[in-house]
Amino acid sequence: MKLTTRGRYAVMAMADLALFKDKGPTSLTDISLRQNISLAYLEQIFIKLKNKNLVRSVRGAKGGYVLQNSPDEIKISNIISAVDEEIKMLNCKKESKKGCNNKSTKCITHNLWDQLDQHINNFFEKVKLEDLVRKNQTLNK
Amino acid sequence: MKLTTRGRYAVMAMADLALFKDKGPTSLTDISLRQNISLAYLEQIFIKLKNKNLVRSVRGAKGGYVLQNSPDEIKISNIISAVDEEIKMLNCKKESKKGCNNKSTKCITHNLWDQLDQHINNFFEKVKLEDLVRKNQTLNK
DNA sequence: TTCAATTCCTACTGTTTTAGTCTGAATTAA
DNA sequence: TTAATTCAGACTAAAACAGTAGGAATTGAA
Ligand code: SF4
Ligand code: SF4
Repeated sequence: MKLTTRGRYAVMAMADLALFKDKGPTSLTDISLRQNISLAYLEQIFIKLKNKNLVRSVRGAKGGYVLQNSPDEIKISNIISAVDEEIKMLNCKKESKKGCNNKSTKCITHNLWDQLDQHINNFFEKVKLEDLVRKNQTLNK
Repeated sequence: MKLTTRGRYAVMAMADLALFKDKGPTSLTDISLRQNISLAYLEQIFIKLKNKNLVRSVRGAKGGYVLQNSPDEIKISNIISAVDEEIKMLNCKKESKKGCNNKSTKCITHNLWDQLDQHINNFFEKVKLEDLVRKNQTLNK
């Protein structure tokens, strides 16, 4: 797994976007102020979100970003994997060096990490942006 | 959350211990060879496991480590939290600086991280060392 | 009694990752 | 024309990670 502030900020920012989605493009400046996240950092993050087609940009004054899809179609997993890369437990040894590689059999804990991985991914797959915006609501399903 | 090689190694080593638990104390040298983990690193890890009373040590020649409890009583969560410290999603901003602190209301994503946290912890709570040793078995419950 | 195998303890270190910052360009509404 | 904005990429300080290194203490066995 991998979950850093970038991922958290991305989710916060996307939620913010969802909240104000009827008011035209939302500028990063606004998000920066509302969510208390550095503007420059947000810019970095939004480039990635844009590349993954989660948002659409409107350049120039009065510009900003707009969600590509409606909040109930955007999975949290999409957001996080867009900015944080791999959501994998099984990095173990980066292939090359020691570890599972030379031994042909998987080590005894392999299944464990694999299942945890699925577990976490399932979680993020189930939760949609919409669920965050519909506040006070329990995310349990 | 927090899961590093230390945590993984710890689980592997404990599983190894469980496998050979009937053969008296298991030395770290043995584990090192079988699991392909640096001896010095294992030592570091086992100090922690010992401090958390997960294993008992036998010093001197023919010494080694022994599980404190039977494998079906040892939760994976115990092992990981013993060596990796906090298993928390909600580190956000280390209290002091920007973030949730000054705002009295929780930010919109708070629940999300909180629930993920519980989700992961539940997972590790349910799986016991025993489950790893009983190989090829599915961990799903 | 000696020695080799072991745990114990603590400090150190190289590398990678994280969490940003900084600079400057391109675009466009007003 | 200008101010607000996105776009792009290089840079960096600090922290975390993944181990090493060196030596002391203990003890079973030769
Ligand atoms: S076999 Fe073990 S070391 Fe290899 S990928 Fe699986 S868990 Fe990681
Ligand atoms: S309110 Fe937001 S910033 Fe504060 S702890 Fe919760 S998730 Fe983190």
